[in-house]
Amino acid sequence: MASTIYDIAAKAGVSIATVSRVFNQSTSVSQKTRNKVLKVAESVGYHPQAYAQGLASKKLNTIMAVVPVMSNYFFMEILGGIQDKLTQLGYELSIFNVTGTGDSFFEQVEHVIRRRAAEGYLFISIHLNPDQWDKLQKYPVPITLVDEFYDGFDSVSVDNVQGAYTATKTLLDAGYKRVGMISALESSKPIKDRIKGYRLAFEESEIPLDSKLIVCGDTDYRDGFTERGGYTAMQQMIELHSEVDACFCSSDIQAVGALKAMEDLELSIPLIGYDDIEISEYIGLSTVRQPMRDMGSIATQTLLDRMKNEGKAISQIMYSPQLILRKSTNGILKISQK
Amino acid sequence: MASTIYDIAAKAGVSIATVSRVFNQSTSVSQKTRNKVLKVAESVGYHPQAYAQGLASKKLNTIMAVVPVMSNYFFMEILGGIQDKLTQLGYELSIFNVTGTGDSFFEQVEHVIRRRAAEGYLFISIHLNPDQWDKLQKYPVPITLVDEFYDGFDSVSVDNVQGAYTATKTLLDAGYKRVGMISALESSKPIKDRIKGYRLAFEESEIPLDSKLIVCGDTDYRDGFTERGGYTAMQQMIELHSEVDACFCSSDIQAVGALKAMEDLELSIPLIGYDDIEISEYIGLSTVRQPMRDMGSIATQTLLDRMKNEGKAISQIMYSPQLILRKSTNGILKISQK
DNA sequence: CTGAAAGCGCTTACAG
DNA sequence: CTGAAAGCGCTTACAG
Repeated sequence: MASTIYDIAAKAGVSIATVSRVFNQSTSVSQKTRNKVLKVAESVGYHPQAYAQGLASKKLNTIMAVVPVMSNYFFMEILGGIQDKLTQLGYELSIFNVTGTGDSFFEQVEHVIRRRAAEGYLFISIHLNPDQWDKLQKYPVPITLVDEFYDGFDSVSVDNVQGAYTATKTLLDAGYKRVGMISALESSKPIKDRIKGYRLAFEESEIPLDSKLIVCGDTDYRDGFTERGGYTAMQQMIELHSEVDACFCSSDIQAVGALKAMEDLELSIPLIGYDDIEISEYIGLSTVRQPMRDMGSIATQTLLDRMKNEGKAISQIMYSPQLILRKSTNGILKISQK
Repeated sequence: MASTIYDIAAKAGVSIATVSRVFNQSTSVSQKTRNKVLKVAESVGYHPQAYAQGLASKKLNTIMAVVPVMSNYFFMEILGGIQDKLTQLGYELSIFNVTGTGDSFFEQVEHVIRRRAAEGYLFISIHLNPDQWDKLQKYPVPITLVDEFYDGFDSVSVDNVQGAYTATKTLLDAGYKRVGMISALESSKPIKDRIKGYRLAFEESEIPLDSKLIVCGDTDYRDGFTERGGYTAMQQMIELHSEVDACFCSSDIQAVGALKAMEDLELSIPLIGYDDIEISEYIGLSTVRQPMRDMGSIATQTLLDRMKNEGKAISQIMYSPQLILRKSTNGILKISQK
């Protein structure tokens, strides 16, 4: 059976308070006593239990990332950034995967907050409606938003409208008129914003927009942000609108599928993705870069700052995404210079 | 301030035991009382605190995944499989990222086990030496190993020797004699096994092996399992050994880099990767498939079974990896049929 | 169906 | 520097 602080105290001939102090780096323990305690503790493999410590001290040293889907490159990069920061600060990471849909989605989010299994929460790509955000605001719990923003919450996000605008405008400026867009689940907020940016580019260019050129794949798995989603979307776009002459794609992962579709259908048009996941550089995909790792790490820092100082001013950081041109838009520059 | 079971009990005019019962789905509470309690609880946003529940009931409903590096496609897929299974069973996932090296690596692993912040542990790609495994064995804690095995532990792994053997043998059988291997951090156990399989294929084919054809990239970041690692390895291989005529690569992610290196150096030789991550199908990469999602989900099931029944027989599952031929080895079949 | 009470394994003033 | 004791917020026999 696992031993407790009482066992250690008994075997070491001290009180439990002393054992506790040894493990809390409190200095007020004589070197001799400390060694004695450490020795017994080591002999039975003792270490204070996280939950009991949490209850008694109200310090958990844990922050929780709340994500809508696991196993997605975007989250993976963000989690990497979070983890880097956390490790260096001695915190632990819990991950809660919200699986519900509709009302139950919000219920799950609310539930996880209430359970208080962490001292702070990082909401990654959690998109709620205003009522729900307001409701969440009432809980006395530090939350910082990543890939989303709402008044009253600390947040770290990227300007999706601008990112999509820049990509589309670049294509338009290069002389392409029938620029398509591969979208994903349209109820997702980033997608809404990217569509907005796409439209805006047409408006500013005074080029008529054909809404039918916005297509999305045949799958809602992972909200459509999959290779398959991009493949079927591109397939559809080419088959239905053969006049499409360039394409903006909502994510790099979909772009991987779109590239394959073009290859299979023996067609090649300039393509710009979104995210700049690591492989993009290697497959020569032009894209709109989101600084995912940085976002994770900055958000974590923001959260910890908030935890330390409840009263501090709310910080809403919004990055401007950066367009990166590679092989998949070869020739673009040439044309745009004419 | 957050409210506790006492506040709810007081406001609802019942005892704390009753409040507790309401939240524990215990049936022995009258519908009327239950509603009353639920109403007050809802009005103040109350929900039992995870840590206090854990302490009192000794049930945490949490399992912890212990991983050496975050943000790696292999772990991501495995975590996805774990999450699927966990969600459907109502468990929560904690992730612990071991960052130490050498002795401190083991210390961290031991430490996390002792803290007992979870009821069961999933060790993903955690490779220790026999002494360390034996030491771990003494803790009365359910652990299941993924991508590793050791007597006395439940495990789910893939036969790396066989996978590498199959890939290499296929290349050799197709008539290639100077088959290179892109390796990664050589102290990693999967890499050792893959090198073993690679060598075995040469032996069986009675073709002399030139050890210099085993190269690894110039980076140890993520143990070398990166696009960059593959890129620099391939570059090196081509520059130093221009006679290389085919290549087995330790991971798909490195293969992405290797493919790029070939393109940049204007050379093309058959290439087989390892893992079969999702993009591989779309970029036409031949590979040795590891059923990552399944591994995660089966390991989780195994762990939960063990938690329910301490005495059950140890289960060591070892998958046989499957070779999948795609565009990156075009022509192989043709040759091998001659 | 409901309550009083002990206990889970710690931490932390308060004394000394 | 060290100990006795209260308390953290729950659960769970045990009674009734």
